[in-house]
Amino acid sequence: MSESTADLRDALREAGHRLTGPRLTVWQVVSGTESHMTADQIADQVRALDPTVNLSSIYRSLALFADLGLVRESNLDSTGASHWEVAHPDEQFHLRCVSCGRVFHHTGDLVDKVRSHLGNEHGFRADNIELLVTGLCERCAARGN
Amino acid sequence: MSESTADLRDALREAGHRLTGPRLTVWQVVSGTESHMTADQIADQVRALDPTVNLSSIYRSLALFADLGLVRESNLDSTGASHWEVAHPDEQFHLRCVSCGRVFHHTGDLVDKVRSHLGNEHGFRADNIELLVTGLCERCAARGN
DNA sequence: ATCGCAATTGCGAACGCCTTGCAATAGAGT
DNA sequence: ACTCTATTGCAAGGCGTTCGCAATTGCGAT
Repeated sequence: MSESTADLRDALREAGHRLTGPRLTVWQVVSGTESHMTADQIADQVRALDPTVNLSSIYRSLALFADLGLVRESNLDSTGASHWEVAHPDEQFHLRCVSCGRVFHHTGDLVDKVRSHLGNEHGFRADNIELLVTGLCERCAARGN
Repeated sequence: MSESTADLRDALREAGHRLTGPRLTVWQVVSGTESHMTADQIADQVRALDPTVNLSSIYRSLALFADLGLVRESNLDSTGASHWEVAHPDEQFHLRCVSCGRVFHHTGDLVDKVRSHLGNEHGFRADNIELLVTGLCERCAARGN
């Protein structure tokens, strides 16, 4: 519930876009969960709300939302499928368990540390920072892999 | 030139695999550069050395090398194409310039800090840590984007 | 040296994810 | 309501990667 329907309308209009049925539905689905989904997980949920929405429109909506900074795309694995989540500036830290496959979010000051370090010492103006860790989560480690 | 042909042979044999022509050529190409390449950049160079090597074999070799820990796969962008590089434990830090597209390596102690932090405070046994930063490199920033 | 056999290759077809071109549809300002 | 243009649905296509299978080849055993 981070951002309401009205906020979406405003964000779109401000950039010269329309609020349409498909966009609204996609937004409801993506903003209605705090974890990430692949495009077709999103598609499943979108179709549950409105079966007439086409897959292309889902992709186009996601791309647009990403352009507007409402949503973030990340490539967490090598399946070729992107993962999507609402853009929270401080949630750029992903832990993926190789055993159960779950992906955890993690908030920390590390991201900011990295940003200033790179800017000050290496002249690299960091825009987007993604920290992806794969390994064993606590539960799977306890179960012995 | 981190690892020689003989080392490759040993690594393969130890895991019950054969040293074959295609594998050797792929290894020469991948270990012969310090930056990363997509599969078809690798394929171009492999074919320059031996035009009979098939693309499938390149993919299979890369997957095997990754299994053996000789090589690392990363998904640096959303093109769907993976990038490959020799596995150096301390080279897990990628800077990608959104303007010129170049990818820089960066070695730092941050990766180890992250690892111990996660283990001690969150029970997450980190296996592989990838830090991917997109932004503007010094040169592109100086030129004004 | 040679043999034999499983591991590996080349080839083509297929797959999964995503994008695109185009005619039909539907927002939203007037 | 009307019009104009952005957006959609649809179907086809593109790209990176994987797979099945017959032919080949490395390599340990003979």
